[in-house]
Amino acid sequence: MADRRPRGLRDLDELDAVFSALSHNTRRHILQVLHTRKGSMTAGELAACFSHSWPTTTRHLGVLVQAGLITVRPDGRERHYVLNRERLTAALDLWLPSVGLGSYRQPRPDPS
Amino acid sequence: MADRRPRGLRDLDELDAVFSALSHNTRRHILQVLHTRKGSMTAGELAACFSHSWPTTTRHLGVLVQAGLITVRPDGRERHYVLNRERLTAALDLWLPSVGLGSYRQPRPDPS
DNA sequence: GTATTGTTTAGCGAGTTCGCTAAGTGTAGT
DNA sequence: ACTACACTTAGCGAACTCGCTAAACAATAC
Repeated sequence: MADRRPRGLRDLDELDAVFSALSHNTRRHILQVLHTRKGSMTAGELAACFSHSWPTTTRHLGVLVQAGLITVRPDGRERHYVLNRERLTAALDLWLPSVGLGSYRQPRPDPS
Repeated sequence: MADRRPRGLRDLDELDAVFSALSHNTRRHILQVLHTRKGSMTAGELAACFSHSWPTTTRHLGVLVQAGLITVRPDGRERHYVLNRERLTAALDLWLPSVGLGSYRQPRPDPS
């Protein structure tokens, strides 16, 4: 069933999901690692990069997926997590102008 | 006494402070309101914009100040809070490149 | 089938966050 | 001095977060 909330509200929720996801250092780090590895890694490879237990990493991945910052592609018994930069730029483009900063793609120098 | 940690570590802490501060909807909203009001407002004006109790808003302001996203200028018995956009752009410039997105001021189109 | 490998789910405990109300601090006005 | 105003600090409770371990699941290998 479709989401029946008006567009604006959904945006706010999605913005909240993105910023909340980015608020934890480990999750930001996951995105970085994903980037250096060409944007796609299995859960195991990712988990091996961190000192946390594997389930802990799994949960962080879940938060990132729900925020739309990564997507998951199952392949046999592996799961490949893929970086979704567009989601990040979309969130920035949506929010930055509201604090006077121009969208990510079209920044204006702040009039200090 | 000065902070004796090496520059890189301090950056990471500051980045964490900024992203943590931005993770709460109310705090993002405070920055927006501050922007629409020319970047400077008293605590009372700010508090009046939200349905929360004044002390709750005060605490949010404290988080934003500590993250460096706003600064405070006492004036008589008022306190003027001032938007600090530079801090935000600095955080973006520091972090975005690490996930393949070009700094805020010099974005490259993501190579989708 | 059974075992093994890759990964998630369940559930717990410590710590943090975020709302509140009540009390405190400091400046200005009379 | 005393009152009023602007604002913060203290402290509480409910909810959430984040780490863990143990158990479950799902796909491949034997």
